[in-house]
Amino acid sequence: MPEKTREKVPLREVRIGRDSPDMKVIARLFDGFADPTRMSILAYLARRGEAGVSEIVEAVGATQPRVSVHLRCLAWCGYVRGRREGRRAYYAIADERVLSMLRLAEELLADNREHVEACEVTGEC
Amino acid sequence: MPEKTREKVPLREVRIGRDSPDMKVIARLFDGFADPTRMSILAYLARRGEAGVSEIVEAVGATQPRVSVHLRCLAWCGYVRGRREGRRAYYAIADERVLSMLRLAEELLADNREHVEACEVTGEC
DNA sequence: AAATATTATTTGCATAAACGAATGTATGGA
DNA sequence: TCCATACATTCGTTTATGCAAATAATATTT
Repeated sequence: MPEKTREKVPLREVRIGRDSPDMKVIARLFDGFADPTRMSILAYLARRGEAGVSEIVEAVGATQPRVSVHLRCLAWCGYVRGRREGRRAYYAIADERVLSMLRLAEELLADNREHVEACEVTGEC
Repeated sequence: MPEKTREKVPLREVRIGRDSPDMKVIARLFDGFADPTRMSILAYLARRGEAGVSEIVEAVGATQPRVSVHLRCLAWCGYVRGRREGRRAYYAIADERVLSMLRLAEELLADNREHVEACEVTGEC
């Protein structure tokens, strides 16, 4: 079916299977994007380029400790990077491929947003 | 920071915030990829092009009902498509952008796999 | 040094999602 | 029609993960 965009088959060298470490880590990677709070942080940073924690907290609408925890995870995984200046901390997207992820999600959603909204995993699709 | 790949800022038209429907649905989209079983299904289909449920069950290593449920969700959301032939059902990736997702994940993981493995959300990064 | 502001960490809890097991449905052959 | 095969659905349980609240740490200001 992908006859035109045959760039290359993804995950060709990877061990398939629910218990495979490869599959687990990939699933985990996507988990980083699979939360409204983290997604809000990423979307906000994608626009602003760089932002202090207070701004992020306000934009995201979560408590400050919660944002701080999410930022730590995002930074640890290499999605964002932090910088300290005095008593303030600034964060920004650290990897362009994160932006590509967001773009791809946006495109995918343009077509079947209603479906994704209704279904997904829990209960009845 | 993304100075060269300034294709366009993603999610520009979208409402940011933890409670925003936009953020929720995007997070949900990524949730579709954030499970080892579903990821195994997708990776397997990415290689084979099309496969019957029995094959998938064997490759994934989950119970048949579990695979069936996951396939239903993946199909509902437009990631895979199903075809019926007699008493057998065949599935395949339905959207090339799903393959792009897998490729992107693979690339991102090539750099900071260790970090993603260690951290991510739960407990201490 | 004391007080304040800003960010980080820890804890307990409630919810959500994945799983196995049992069951249901439909198709094809005897 | 009756049985076997292949896939789908439902249910109860367990795990895991996001959250709020409380607390701690670090850095500026007075």
